[in-house]
Amino acid sequence: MSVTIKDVAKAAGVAASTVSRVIADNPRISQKTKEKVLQVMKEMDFYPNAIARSLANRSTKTIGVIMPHSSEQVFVNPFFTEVMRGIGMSAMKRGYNVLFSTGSDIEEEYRSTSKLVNEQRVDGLILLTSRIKDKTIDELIKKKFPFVVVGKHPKLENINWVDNNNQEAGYTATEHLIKQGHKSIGFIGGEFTYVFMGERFKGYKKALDSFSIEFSKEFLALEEFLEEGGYRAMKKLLSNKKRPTAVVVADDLMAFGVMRAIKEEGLRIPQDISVVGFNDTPLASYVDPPLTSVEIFVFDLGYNASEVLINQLEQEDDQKKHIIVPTRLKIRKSSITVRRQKKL
Amino acid sequence: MSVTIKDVAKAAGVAASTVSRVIADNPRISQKTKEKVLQVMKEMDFYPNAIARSLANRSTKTIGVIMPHSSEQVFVNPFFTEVMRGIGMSAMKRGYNVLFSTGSDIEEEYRSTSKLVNEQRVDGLILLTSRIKDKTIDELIKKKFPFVVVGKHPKLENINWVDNNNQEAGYTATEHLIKQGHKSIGFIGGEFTYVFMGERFKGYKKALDSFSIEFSKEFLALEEFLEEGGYRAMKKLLSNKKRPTAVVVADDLMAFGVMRAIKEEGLRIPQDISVVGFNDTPLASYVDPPLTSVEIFVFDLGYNASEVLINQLEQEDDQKKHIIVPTRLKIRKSSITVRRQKKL
DNA sequence: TTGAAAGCGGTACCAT
DNA sequence: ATGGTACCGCTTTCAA
Repeated sequence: MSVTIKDVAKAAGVAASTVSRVIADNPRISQKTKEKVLQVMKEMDFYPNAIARSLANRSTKTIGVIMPHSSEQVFVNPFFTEVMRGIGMSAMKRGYNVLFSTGSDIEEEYRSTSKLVNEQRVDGLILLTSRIKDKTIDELIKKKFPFVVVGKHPKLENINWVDNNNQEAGYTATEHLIKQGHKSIGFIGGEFTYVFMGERFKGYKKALDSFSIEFSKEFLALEEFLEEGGYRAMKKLLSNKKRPTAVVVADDLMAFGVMRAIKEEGLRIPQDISVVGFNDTPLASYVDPPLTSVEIFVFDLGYNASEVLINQLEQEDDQKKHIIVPTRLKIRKSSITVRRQKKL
Repeated sequence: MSVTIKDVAKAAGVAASTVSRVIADNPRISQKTKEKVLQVMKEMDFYPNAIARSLANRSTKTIGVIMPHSSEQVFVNPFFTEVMRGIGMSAMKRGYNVLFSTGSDIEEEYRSTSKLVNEQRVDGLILLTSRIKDKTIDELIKKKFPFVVVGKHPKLENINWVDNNNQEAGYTATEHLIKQGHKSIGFIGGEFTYVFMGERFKGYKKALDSFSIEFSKEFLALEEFLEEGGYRAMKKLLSNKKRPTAVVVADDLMAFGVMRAIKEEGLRIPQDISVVGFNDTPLASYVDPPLTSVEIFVFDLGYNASEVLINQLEQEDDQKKHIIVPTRLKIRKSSITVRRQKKL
């Protein structure tokens, strides 16, 4: 069908291997032949067939991204979009392609991942989940297949991962509220099967500890990972005899629900109840009042994951890398009760 | 490295071609040999190498998705996530892989697309943009490379596309406001280089026409495709001597900005100014008041795009397909000024 | 520096 | 029904 290396060879009056050397920019070739071959390639509109190269090189120059099934948190926020942008940028820069794969449930997810690996369609994998999915990960470890997880994982030492320091982030968010004078601080989040969830909670508790504030179970509410869940969780906290004066909400979307519940109760934010969210969703700065949130730099998570993986693929460096992407608390009106309000 | 077809052939005491037939589930083979070979395959943990198959078959079983560079609208909403889910589901069902590719600007986008095509890494392409990017599309047409566009395109008849009927959607949204008694209806949107933008506007005008309402340029404001743009656009409309009593906003994110501007002016939604948005972003139902919006079923756009493309790849049916995914107006408080308010 | 030839891991046609 | 073999398009070793 299309022009092959042989066609070019014939037209240029050289052997196929010579053309191949030109493609690979092999130094053991005369400048003259090189130019002639390049010339012919241009004329004939030749491009090397990626599949054939992959077969000969035993390398696909492709990394796979496993996107969790839709019930996962990843789908709600712009997380997926951003992480893909990050992965895409790194991969493109390094000359890699990105193959993406899903499954409608955890079993299908496992099967499609195995397929990519077994059929050798990709050189390495990025797993977009901090959820405990032992089956897939165990299998990859067993097969010594290169991969990196976005999010931390219990087996952390033996695998590559890229993550925020969620515990620190939880600490910072809580500390901020404490410094605003709060002593009754609630925590609202989703299930702890998400590793980052538990981490954020740990940071919250640690901050309370540091300032000698006692943690009360009444101030904890875990619900579904959506606006609605945040709404329900806050309703629950508001029904307590003792209400918190501030809440740390482990996700912006939930925080929006939290704010709705607070307003519905006729309370003001931040005067009656202050709110801090996580992830710094684009909308966080536009809700009323603008929501203080921990920015997690999702693009960087993706970018770094891809870099770690590709480095691993290209060097025979077998050491597992762990990268922590720093977070930043973006302070907005929803949590400011002391001075300096004018500045915002 | 890993087990090949020859290893299996040897172990099973048959020829490689026989093993190949078993893989392809070729009928011209005895049940007995088939079973034995399958048995050996299991034992040896054999999986056919996808790259080798691709080379021999001249088919990658992979479709490429070209994601526009980040400045595009697609990145803002959960659009990208949803469309990828749709594409992924269809592709998986049909046994195809999805390769995704970007570029940080239009030129890089063009180059990376050409690369996928020229190096024959994919069998077909899905373009996620209704923007007028003639260079890429012209090239694909010239090369007769199979592709489908999500979103409509000026050259509509000669290419495959999947889209909503944005004109109809614009009509419906506007008609709804007219039926609520409005006569002064504004239109807020982004640049008309987005085809869907112009279409929504056309629908808006058509609805005004149908009800003999004159269109006034004063009621039109085009701004950047973000919350901030919506805010600015609404501020502009509010500064008119004659203010609209309702606005059609061509995107939810912009609509959020519009709502902010209205509230800031001390006006009420929907009593003073009603608002209708587009895309039905997850957050639309949670803002205050809940935003009426046109649901566009992004998952279906992606799913159908993939189906159209794969159908085209598998049959030699060269006829161009155009699929219209229906929209639905989700009426919420932001636009209801007559009766039945209690129901919401 | 260049060419010939043997792979890479399958597929498919031609025999038998 | 099965085996032998010539590709698919490129890479790489070995010789010259």
